[in-house]
Amino acid sequence: MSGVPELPEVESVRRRLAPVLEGRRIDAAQINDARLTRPVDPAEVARALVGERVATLDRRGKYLIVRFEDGAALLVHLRMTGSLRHAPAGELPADAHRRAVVRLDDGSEVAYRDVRRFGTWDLFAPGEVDRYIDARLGPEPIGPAFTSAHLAARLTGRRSPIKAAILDQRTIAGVGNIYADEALWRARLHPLREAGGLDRAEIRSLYRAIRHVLELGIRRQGSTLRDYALPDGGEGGMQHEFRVYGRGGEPCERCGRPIVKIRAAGRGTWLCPSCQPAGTR
DNA sequence: AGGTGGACCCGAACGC
DNA sequence: TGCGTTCGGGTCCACC
Repeated sequence: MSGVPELPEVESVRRRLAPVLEGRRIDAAQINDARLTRPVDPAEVARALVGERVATLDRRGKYLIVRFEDGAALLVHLRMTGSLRHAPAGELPADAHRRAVVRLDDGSEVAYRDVRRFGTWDLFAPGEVDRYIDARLGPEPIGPAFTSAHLAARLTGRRSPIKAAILDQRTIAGVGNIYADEALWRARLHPLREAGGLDRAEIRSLYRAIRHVLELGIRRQGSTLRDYALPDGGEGGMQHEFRVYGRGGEPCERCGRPIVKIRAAGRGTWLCPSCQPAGTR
């Protein structure tokens, strides 16, 4: 297991970073990894960032959106092992996996670290970033606009396993492998149940469970298993709240039977076979 | 057309 | 001990 940034982790980073970024101008930028910006030349992105003033730091799904005052935007995705640090100039510890550094007009620095180099920094001209995001992401699962009926509408008729359906970012934005397993355990649903075969009560239960685990994850400031860290280097606490993820062989908190690991949607998947029966209930 | 599986990456864990 | 192999997970893309 590695501890990958999903919605709660990205939101926790956003909340910490927004106050230090908003209103600041970028005075210098250095990008050391061509993978980060490809196919665009990283030097070109770095040049374009200099002089931009940050209006807001937003989040959609697992994306961070740095919106600039002129309407341009930098879309950051941490993927597997990306993380951001913020500190006064010169105070960031040396890091062999640092891929980019940005200096702000108050002298502080934001550094991007990424061991596996899956992360991306994409620069968008004014008006372009939202179209890009909306083509890839379904609705935000937290907040008042998303209801159980919305989830039901997105699951009806789908033949894929329910786990694959909620990992699909076009179904709902921001759920990854960890929170998917936790939500399915809470909702007492087997990950391989057919998405379109859930009844109204089961969908409502899943809806509540997804919101619960994501909101708890935000309150705990994400889960640190290995790579995820807050911008000050601190760790999240959500890993202590896991009921099934990574707990193969341990007793289920609800029924005492051992948690098992299977493969679903191509991912390691943990569940309680007693609480989450494979058939319809 | 919607669903599935491989590719991309690299450190850790595993196996002999 | 040491070295080679496997694993994992978000997203894109080729394939069915």
